[in-house]
Amino acid sequence: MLRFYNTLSGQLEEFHPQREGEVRLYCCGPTVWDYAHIGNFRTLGVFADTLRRYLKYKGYRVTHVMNITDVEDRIINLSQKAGVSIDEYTARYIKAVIEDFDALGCERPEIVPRATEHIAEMVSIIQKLEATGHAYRSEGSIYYRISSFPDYGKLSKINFEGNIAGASERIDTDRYDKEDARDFALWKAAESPDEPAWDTALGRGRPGWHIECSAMSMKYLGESFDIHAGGIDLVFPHHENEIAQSEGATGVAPFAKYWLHAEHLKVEGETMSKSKGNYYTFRDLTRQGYDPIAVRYLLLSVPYRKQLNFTFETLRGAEKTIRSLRDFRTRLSEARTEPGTNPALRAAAARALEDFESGLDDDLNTSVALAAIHTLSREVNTALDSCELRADDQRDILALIERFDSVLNIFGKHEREMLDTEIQALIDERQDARHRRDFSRADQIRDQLASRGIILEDTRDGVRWKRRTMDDRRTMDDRP
RNA sequence: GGCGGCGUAGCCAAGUGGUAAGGCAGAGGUCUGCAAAACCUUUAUUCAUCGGUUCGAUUCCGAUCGCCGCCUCCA
Repeated sequence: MLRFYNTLSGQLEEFHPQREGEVRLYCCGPTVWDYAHIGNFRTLGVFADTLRRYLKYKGYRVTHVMNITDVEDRIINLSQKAGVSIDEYTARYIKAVIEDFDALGCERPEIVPRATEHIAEMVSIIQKLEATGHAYRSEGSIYYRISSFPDYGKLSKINFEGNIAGASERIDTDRYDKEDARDFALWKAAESPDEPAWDTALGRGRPGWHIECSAMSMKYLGESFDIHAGGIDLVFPHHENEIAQSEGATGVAPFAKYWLHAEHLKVEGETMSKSKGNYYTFRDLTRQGYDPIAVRYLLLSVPYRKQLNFTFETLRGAEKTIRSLRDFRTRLSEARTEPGTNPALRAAAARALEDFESGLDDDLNTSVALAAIHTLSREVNTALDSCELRADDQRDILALIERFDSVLNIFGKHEREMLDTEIQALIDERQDARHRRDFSRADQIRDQLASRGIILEDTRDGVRWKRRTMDDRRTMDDRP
């Protein structure tokens, strides 16, 4: 039974979608003002992807919407500074974030709407809010009247009395006039003719930050859908405001039934920030030669509701780990087996499946799921070593790995690359040399291939080759 | 000031009221002509500290110390 921790109730709950067999999922996506950092990729990348993949694994039909925030104050400032339109400014970051998702092995959501293409939907919601008394105008801008929505605070459990006292110096810094400091902007009137703005029934201006998610989620998923996910920092005020806007406009509750929030990433034990010099984009890592799937593995290694401490030592460890898992699958697939079944391995596979599923069923505990795979790998390796693997086990366990990987996507496609004939000829020549006990020639060829990125392994069943990874390269470079 | 999370071996960490998953590193071994490869074994009498509840706590409660986050636009 699949269970999620629901921020709305503060409890672990059994998951039951509103419509049988179908899940409607909304995840708050990136704000495209710069290249996304690895923390972004933890929440809106790997966490959201694991969620959608596991729902599909469980047999649900999933409609996953991830918005792209391509208009907000920072984007406007930066694009004006750069002297380009916001579309021109955001284009490269939108392209980059999609490429990065692909490289990280994330499936693309079914729908990836952009805020700037949904202004009309936002206007329509704001008009409904005005009509129902949830919104008011002030100096051309429109604000949400929080006092009109008694449920305000139900998601974040925020206590305004206790808050105002200590945090008062941070309130009222907004340059707009509001009835109440807590009220937030739905629509910001354009102040100058050259700033990006839309001419709408509300006047000339641009949307507030929160309204876009209400507009895009309800447009594609309906007024009440199953899961709304995002980073933990979005709980307040963003998601709280989405609820107020959406439920205020439609009168339908709940806006979303389950609210899932992913914890943040730390780097070397500290908050990631540009000033600390520990701020990394995904591209920073791949440019240094790290395997994108190692980044994925690292982000999967800790359950989403726990803070994850990113370190380079762990990233290097993740590279070794995925390489050994991939080697394991290759070895398994290439093993020569006798027909039949080994009951011990059959049991091991069944146990792995059970552990994998019960781990993920428990609020997506990816640590437990990964451990199940490592344990299976060890058991199978031992059997391979003593020639106790049988053909049925081989077939079933390879299929099981495919099944696991439909959720985790760390093994990748299983395709044996063909070597070009010249390299194959060298490998053959080296084998001949070894049989002749001409080891100096054999080692010469081995070095020659190594310099071309091909690593050889002599095993009982013959020679195996693989491509050298960046990790090997670093290790070899470190060597005196 | 209000609210929330965390502190488990060198590192990343899972987890449970009954006596500690997994990965990396380290150590030992197997295989190999050799091997940097590959694989196996092994590594916490102990879960920040101090009290309490309990037959029994790392797991529940309280206090203390430390770290992280949210409190109006940051994943």
